[in-house]
Amino acid sequence: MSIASDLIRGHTDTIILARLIDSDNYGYEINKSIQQRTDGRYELKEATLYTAFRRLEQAGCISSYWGDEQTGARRRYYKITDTGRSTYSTLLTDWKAAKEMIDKLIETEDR
Amino acid sequence: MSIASDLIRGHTDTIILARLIDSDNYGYEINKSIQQRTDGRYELKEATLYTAFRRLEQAGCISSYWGDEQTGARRRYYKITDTGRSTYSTLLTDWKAAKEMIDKLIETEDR
DNA sequence: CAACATACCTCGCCTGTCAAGGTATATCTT
DNA sequence: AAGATATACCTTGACAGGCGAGGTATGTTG
Repeated sequence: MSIASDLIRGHTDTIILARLIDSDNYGYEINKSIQQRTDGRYELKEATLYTAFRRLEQAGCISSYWGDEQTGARRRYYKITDTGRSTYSTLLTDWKAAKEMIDKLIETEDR
Repeated sequence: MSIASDLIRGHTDTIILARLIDSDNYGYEINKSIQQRTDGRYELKEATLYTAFRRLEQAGCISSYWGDEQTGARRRYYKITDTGRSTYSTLLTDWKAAKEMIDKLIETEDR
């Protein structure tokens, strides 16, 4: 079991939304940027990535459109919606709260 | 969906092991101490709790024995093993790494 | 022309969570 | 005496997310 798999479970949506805040992007590139940000220590598995896109689009957090590349493989671009921005903001707040809570719960010392 | 459920998923084992580092304890009390530490904002669901005990015992991280209460409901106590302490230590390190990684991944700003 | 990189996708399994149900003992209230 | 509440344990079955393994198609590089 890799370090990250279970611990990052549940953050997939937040991670993807974060990558779309500044600009539209497509799946493959999003995953590359995730690898870069973690210096190669983490990447979303493709199945996880595309499952998350479907889920987020279903939830109205992102919309998608095909790029108009004249060459190379086709790309499906994703755009974050207002709902998505709002969701992202909530997820960020949740993460900050969860982080503190987890730290409290895995401490050994008595309070 | 509660704030914590999905985000804390994967930390259950760490949380339980942390509660057993200093002394043996039983399920009901462990869960109470979790509620206290989070000021009532979080608790493990019973099914999750007991599933985790089975999993941890199976993995050799804890052992269990029945308390000798003369009155009241019976209690099954859990004791952390050397394997458990070692696992806990690893999980703590993993958490610190994961925390940093997640922070990096859900940032909006470019680096 | 084979291998690799880019770029997308689906199916089916596995694992952890949890709602819902159960058992049993003791105390407190009416 | 009956009922509610707290303590304390447990199991079953459904559900959701992650992901291994497989697939398609295009373009580049050795």
